[in-house]
Amino acid sequence: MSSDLPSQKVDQPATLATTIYARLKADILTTRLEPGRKLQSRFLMEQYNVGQTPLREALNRLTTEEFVVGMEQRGFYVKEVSKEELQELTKTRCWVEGLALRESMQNATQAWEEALLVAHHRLDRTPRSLQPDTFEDNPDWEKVHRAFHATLIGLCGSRPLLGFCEQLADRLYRYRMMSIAKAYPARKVGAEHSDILQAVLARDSEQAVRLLQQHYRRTADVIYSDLDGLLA
Amino acid sequence: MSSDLPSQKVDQPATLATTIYARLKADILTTRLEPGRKLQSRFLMEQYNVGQTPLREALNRLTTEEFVVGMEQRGFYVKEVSKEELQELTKTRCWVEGLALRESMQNATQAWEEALLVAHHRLDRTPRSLQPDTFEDNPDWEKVHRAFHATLIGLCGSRPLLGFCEQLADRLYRYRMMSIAKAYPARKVGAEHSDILQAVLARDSEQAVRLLQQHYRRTADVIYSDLDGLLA
DNA sequence: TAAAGCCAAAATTTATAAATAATTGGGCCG
DNA sequence: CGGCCCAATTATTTATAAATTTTGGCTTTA
Repeated sequence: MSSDLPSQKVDQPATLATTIYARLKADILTTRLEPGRKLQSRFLMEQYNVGQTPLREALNRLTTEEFVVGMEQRGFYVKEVSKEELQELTKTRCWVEGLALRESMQNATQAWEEALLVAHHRLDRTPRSLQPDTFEDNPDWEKVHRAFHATLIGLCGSRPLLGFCEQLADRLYRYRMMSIAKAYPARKVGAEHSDILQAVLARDSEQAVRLLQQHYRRTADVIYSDLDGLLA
Repeated sequence: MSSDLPSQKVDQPATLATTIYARLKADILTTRLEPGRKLQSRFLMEQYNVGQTPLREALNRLTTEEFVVGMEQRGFYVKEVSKEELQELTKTRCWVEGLALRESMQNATQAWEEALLVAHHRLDRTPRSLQPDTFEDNPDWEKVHRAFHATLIGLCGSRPLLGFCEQLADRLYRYRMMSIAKAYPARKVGAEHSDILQAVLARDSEQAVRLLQQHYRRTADVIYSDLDGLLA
């Protein structure tokens, strides 16, 4: 199974620092804490009900992951977004996941193909929005979406590379969240996932990689044009 | 110039947490703090003369970079080494830097070629060991060595990718430090760097990438065989 | 009058220290 | 062998102190 891929620490009791780290990260990625916002310790301490020690530990962890920028002696800020970064992240993801998918397919096993099929089926079944007309984020969708993409590259044979891909996915997730409400009606993302699955099952690496990269590029293009309005 | 590539924060005053972070990282990478060692707070506080706040902040940063492993409720340990990780890191570095070098060469400029030439010249001039017969680490060598490799991929156009490469270099550096004294007389690493430079200047991407990957693979092979004795 | 420079007060971040809580691991005893 | 208690360590809170940045007003100068 691949259900234990994303988080290594399964049954660890979790310290407060780890808990607050996860909450902060989630709030940043969903832009509940908007890009560029100052993260004042007093505000966060009462907002999340923690002491300064676990709070600062969480902020320091987020700093090395670049979700938070720490200005020495001047406190912490939520990392800014920019069109340039969106492009760089997307380009990098296309390169690296292209590579990882190729390797993954080279190591393909029957169990992996079956897991991928299941992951895709779950994705296909989960509605993107909780309401058909207006967009209301369905938190389950992101989970199964991530699982599908993680399974794709999961057999590449490099944990460091998988970790890097996960980080790229996180950083790009925030950009997606910024424009999703607007882009929701336009995009037909389900077909793209199906096409990728078909290519993988047909063992056509070149095609699979091309489709995966196209998928990421299209997503970025939609966000890119939206970003004009959002950054104004 | 490319002299400001590695560290973004040039003139920041640096907090204690940042200072202790850098010292700990250096001590772990050079194996002055050996793999697997328990990092007790009391010991570190007196060893480095800092309070627990900046210390824990530093440890938390190192945790997200995987130089330190944090067992929840059970303190921190220096990340272990293993032959498997050495192989994974090397494989990943070959993939990713191969990709980055190809991109870099596609974006090649005259200034870049000249910077590379200079970087190689400096590397060529700097002795590996302070003494000709026995090995005594020359700290300058690692600096110029890193600069040469960083310049090679510096034009790839992706800061996230460069950051990832830097992290891989850090993590592999520790393995090199473990076996360098033994491997010193055997290896003729100077020629390999020259060959890479030649291929780049000849604009032969395929050859340059192949030589770079061979360079990393050979290094790993030497360490790999040494590691039997070192892990026993 | 406006702009620039300067100084002191206020706010904030950073660091220390000490006390408390929580958890682990080992040893003892039944 | 299992359960319980104790010692050691880690995690967290709280309070406080030190250092630094920010703010706002004041003066000086163009």
